[in-house]
Amino acid sequence: MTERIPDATVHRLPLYLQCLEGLPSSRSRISSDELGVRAGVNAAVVRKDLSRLGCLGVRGVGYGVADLQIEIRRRLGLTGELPMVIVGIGNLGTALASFSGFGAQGFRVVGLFDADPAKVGTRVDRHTVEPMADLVEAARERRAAIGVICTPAPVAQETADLLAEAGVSSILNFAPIVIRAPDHVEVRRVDFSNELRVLGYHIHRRRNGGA
Amino acid sequence: MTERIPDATVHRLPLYLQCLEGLPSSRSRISSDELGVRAGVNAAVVRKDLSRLGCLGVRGVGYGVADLQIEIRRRLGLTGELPMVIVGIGNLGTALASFSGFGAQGFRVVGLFDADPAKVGTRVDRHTVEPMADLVEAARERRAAIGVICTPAPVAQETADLLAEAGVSSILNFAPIVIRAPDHVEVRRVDFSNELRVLGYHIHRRRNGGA
DNA sequence: TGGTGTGAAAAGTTTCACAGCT
DNA sequence: AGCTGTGAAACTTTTCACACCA
Repeated sequence: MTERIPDATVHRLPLYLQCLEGLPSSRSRISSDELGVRAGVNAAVVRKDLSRLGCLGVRGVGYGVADLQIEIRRRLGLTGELPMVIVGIGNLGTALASFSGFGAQGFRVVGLFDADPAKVGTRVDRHTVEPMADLVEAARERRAAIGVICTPAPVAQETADLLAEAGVSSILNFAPIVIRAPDHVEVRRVDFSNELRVLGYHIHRRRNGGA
Repeated sequence: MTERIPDATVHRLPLYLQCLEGLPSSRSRISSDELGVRAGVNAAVVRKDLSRLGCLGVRGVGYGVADLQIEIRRRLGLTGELPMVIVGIGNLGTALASFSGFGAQGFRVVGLFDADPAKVGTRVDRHTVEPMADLVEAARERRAAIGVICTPAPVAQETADLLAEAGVSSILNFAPIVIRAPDHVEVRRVDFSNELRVLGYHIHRRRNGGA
């Protein structure tokens, strides 16, 4: 039923959605030009991307802000609330667990887990930290679709294995290591060290080589 | 002097470096095949990428682990320590500030800043939080090359303006908003909400459409 | 034999330009 | 007049295949 959307487009849709959500509620229409400026993307790209969602624009007028949001959310599967568990409740895990915006974004935290007995039982933003031993059973029971790994690198792979065993469809990995998972589990990495290092390259180039 | 390296390659170099750093110190050589598996990348890509750094491999043998690390670091400009400031010391800012690995990675935290008077003066991992009013002068004085934005979205743009004024070359933005900066300032975003939403798309597709 | 370096083909992505609708 | 939707061209990135060397 739904046609395939190119990867590059899939990665920009959340960005458009974010821009649309940031618009004052009085705005009911927006042009590809303006959305492009706000998202930092060429207007032609915006039009090509949005045309993949079906013909939502009106020539000479623009796109309906509300319609666009609904359609993007639908395509991203964010119409309900995807249950998610967070593993590793250090500073980063706490930051994520405390992020109250998830509800509005289509996600719901259904469990926090940590290996440190001192952390188990403590409360973080309406949740109680549970022991790792309970991860698989609890995540499966609560139908967790997403597992977020905020553990130290050395235990990230075994955490991923547990999450896969618990039946999650996707893993978001913040540990600075590449983890492997079965084919039916999608893995995405977020690694600031790497991002910083990419910045390093650009600083270096600007100082030395030209460009 | 240094030739241009394709963007896609620049983004993979930190990944290779990370894999190399994770190798036991007894390993002195590695093949493109093994590095590819560890980095989750096709071996031919690895070879093309590494050949951009000059001919470091030995046919029939592989690459020298130490040489490779040195050359990648050199190309990423990570030979010294890039000074960096962190703005917004909430859970995320604290997580970053406490990350002790920066030194080994080529970065050094030279300042933490927050707008909240209650936070100013508190200590986080060997640093004292300073007020926003001091940001521009302090960052300039300490030659900060990188500014990390961990503030809430509504103040992210003005924070970016201050960082640009302070003369940073690059900004790493964790706030869920697209910020604008002068052309000579490189901006990179890290946004977990967006990453989660991309995962949403894949979950959705697996359940409904095929693929 | 094992594994790099690289040309050429294939796939994916961006940009341009403009027809066509309101 | 204004702005979308889209074909065709340009560019980037990936993949394949294999010559070549230790």
